[in-house]
Formats: sequence, structure tokens, C-alpha cells
Amino acid sequence: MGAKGLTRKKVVEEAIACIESTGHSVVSLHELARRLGIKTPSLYNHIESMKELQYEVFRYAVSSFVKHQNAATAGLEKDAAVRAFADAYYDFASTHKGLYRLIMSMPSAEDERDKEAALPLLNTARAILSQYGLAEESIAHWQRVFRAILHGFISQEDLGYFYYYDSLDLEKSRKIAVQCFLDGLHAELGEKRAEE
Amino acid sequence: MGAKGLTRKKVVEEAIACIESTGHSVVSLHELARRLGIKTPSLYNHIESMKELQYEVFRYAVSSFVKHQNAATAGLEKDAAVRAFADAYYDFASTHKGLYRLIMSMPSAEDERDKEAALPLLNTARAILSQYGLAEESIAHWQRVFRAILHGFISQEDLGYFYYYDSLDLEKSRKIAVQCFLDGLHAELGEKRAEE
DNA sequence: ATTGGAAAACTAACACTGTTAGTTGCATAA
DNA sequence: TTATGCAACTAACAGTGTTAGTTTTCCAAT
Repeated sequence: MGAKGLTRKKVVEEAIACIESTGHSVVSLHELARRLGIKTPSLYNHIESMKELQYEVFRYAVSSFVKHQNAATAGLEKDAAVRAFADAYYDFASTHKGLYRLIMSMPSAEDERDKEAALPLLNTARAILSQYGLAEESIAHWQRVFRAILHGFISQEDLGYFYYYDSLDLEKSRKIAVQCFLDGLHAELGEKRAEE
Repeated sequence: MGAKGLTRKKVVEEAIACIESTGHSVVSLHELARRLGIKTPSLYNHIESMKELQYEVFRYAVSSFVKHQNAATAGLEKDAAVRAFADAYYDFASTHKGLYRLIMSMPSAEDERDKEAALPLLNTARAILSQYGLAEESIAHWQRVFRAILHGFISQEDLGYFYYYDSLDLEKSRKIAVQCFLDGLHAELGEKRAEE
């Protein structure tokens, strides 16, 4: 054992804590080492690289997000579940800016391992929408639409693209967005029923 | 005049060309200098800083995007205009990945100048929606929802979060998303009419 | 209890960012 | 032709992440 009893787990935990407190999706190794009371290169006794550390934190972020969403929608059905999911999504992204930004800055398309780690994220939205009795293909489409709205909203708000009419209630905009999704979904369901 | 007749304008243009060709929202000064046939520090004879160069490219990106959107929706009304706007938006983001990413990575909330430069972006969507005869406040809300959907979709696709069911047609998802927005908007219009 | 070996800390250094200071050289205006 | 100024240059700094090589520290086996 080394002088300070540091482990890989503790390093990752400190990185998470750092990201949580700063709100940035990345933590500099310098800052991380400072907080752990060691010099920067010493970190490499516990992690292989920055990329690897990020991957570790990413997994935590995904797991944390999924748990949050599942807890918020447990026992709810259809529209109520959708609304709760949307609220919880917004809540997580606001409260854990750094983790959410990390989730949404992973170039998953390139790294096969990242893609796999991100899979649980998609299933959360799918689970909710599968209650409507749609075909698998439709669920996949609507789950994309749902996530697009949720992320698009948070992303633009975060970027500052919603602050131009700052007299305007953000929460109301969000309610309208979710209602819009539900109306669209209901319209689809109506068509489906009409076909039968 | 210097040896190579370089001007600030030419530097910015090369930066734009570089961003267009790489698809990244930033260009390294090293790469930029290399392409211009000079050494990195020489760039500072023409630009004040990286931030300033980015701002210049950002203004170009905004202007370019706005022109693109206006051209695509000229003469169209209501739903047709909305659909054309959405198609054009997607087209721009796909064709000019670097410029779009730059637009969507400006921390506008912090810099007052960036915010102002971004204003035209918002007016494009607003102009389309103002045709529906909604109240100013409603337009502002629905313009947020519209942009949230459009950006959310592109962003997630770009991140690779749509490639899990890659058998599934992306274009169809996009059509559903736009139709969802229109259905939601129509529902709002219906309510408004019912109130009268 | 002493010693050997492993694990983890350290310092020094490299490559890569953006950036500044100080110097050289070309080109146009006088 | 000369002089002024602009634009190129080299050298260097601070900041990233990272590697090599060295020293320290602790735990385990004798």
C-alpha cells in the first residue's frame, strides 16, 4: 500500500464529486490531484488515462440517471408516467449539470464500449412508452422524439438560448413541450385506432 | 503590407473553411497557421485571440444559417413553412456540422456580445410561428418547443444516441417529430378557438 | 524485529495547446 | 533611396495530459 491509502475507487469518487461541484463535464487532473493531496502524475498509479477515468464517471452518471428516472416513474402509467419522467429528467439535468453534460458529450458513436454503457439510458424512455400498446417500431420512433424534446429543451436553456424572453416562464414552456408530445402521441394513437 | 498579403478577413475565411472541412466547431491555431503557410504566433498579427476568432466565425455561422432558413421558407405559410423550416434546419446541421456545432456550443449566457450575435437565430423560428395568429407569449413558448425538438433530434443523432436501433429509419423519426409538433400546435389552436 | 519486495508517491521531462516578447525582414510611402 | 511600419520570424511561458526514472513507504515473510 502507498502512503495515503488511495485507491482507484477513491479517485473516481473524487472525480465525481469534483464534477458535481463544478458543473463541468470534465475535471482537470491537476485539480483532481490537488483535491486528493497528491501530485498530478501520481494519479497514473490508479488510472490508466483521462479517457478511462471519464469512462468510469460516465458509467456512474448513467447508472445514477437511470435510478433517478426509475424511482420517479415507478407505479405510474401512460401520461402520468410520461409527465413524471419529463419532470425527473429536467430535475436530474439541473441538479447534476456536470453528470448530465458528461452523458451528453460522450462521442458514443465512435467508441463501442461507450455505446454499450449508454444503453440503459434508452431503455428508460422506452419502458414508459411501451405501456401505450404501440408496435415496437413505433415505440422506437416515439422514444426518439421524446428524448429529443427533453434534451433539446435542457440543452438550449443551458446554452442561454431561452433567456432572450426572460420574462417568460420557463416552466410553462416545459409544460407546453410535454403536452405537445402527449398530444402528438395521442394523435398517433387515434390514427392507429381508426385503422382497426 | 506583409510578405504574404494576409488579412484578418482571409484568416477568418480559412478558419471557416477549416471548420467546414473537419466538422469540428474549433480549429487549432497550429492547423490554421499551417494551412495559411505561416507559423502559429504570426496569426496574432491579424487576430486578437482564439476567442475573438471564434466570435468572428460564429457571426458567419449565424448569418449563414439564417439565410439558409429564410431561403427555404420564403413564400410558405403555416404548416408548410414549419415543415420546410424543419427540413432546412436538419439540412444545414448535417451539411455544415462544424458551423452548427459552433452555434450550439457558444456559452452565450455568459457573454453579452455572443447573445446579441445569436439573436437572429431566434427570430427565424418566431417569424414562421407568428403566422398562426397566436399571442406574443404563446409564440415565444412554441418557438422554444420547436427549436427544442429540432436541436434535440440533431444533437442526439449526432451523439450516436439514435443508432441503437439502426434498422430504424431516421427520416421517419424526424417526420414523426415534426408532425408531433404540428399536432401539439394544432391542439393549442383548437383550445384557443374553443375559448372564443 | 529485520529485511525484501511491491505499490505508490515523487521529480523531471516531453508533446501539445494558446499566448506574449523581442527580433528580423519585406514593402510601400516620402 | 531612404525611412517607417507592418507582418513575418524565433524563443519562451503557462497550461493541458502523459511517460520515465527515482525515492519513499508500507506490508509480509523470514
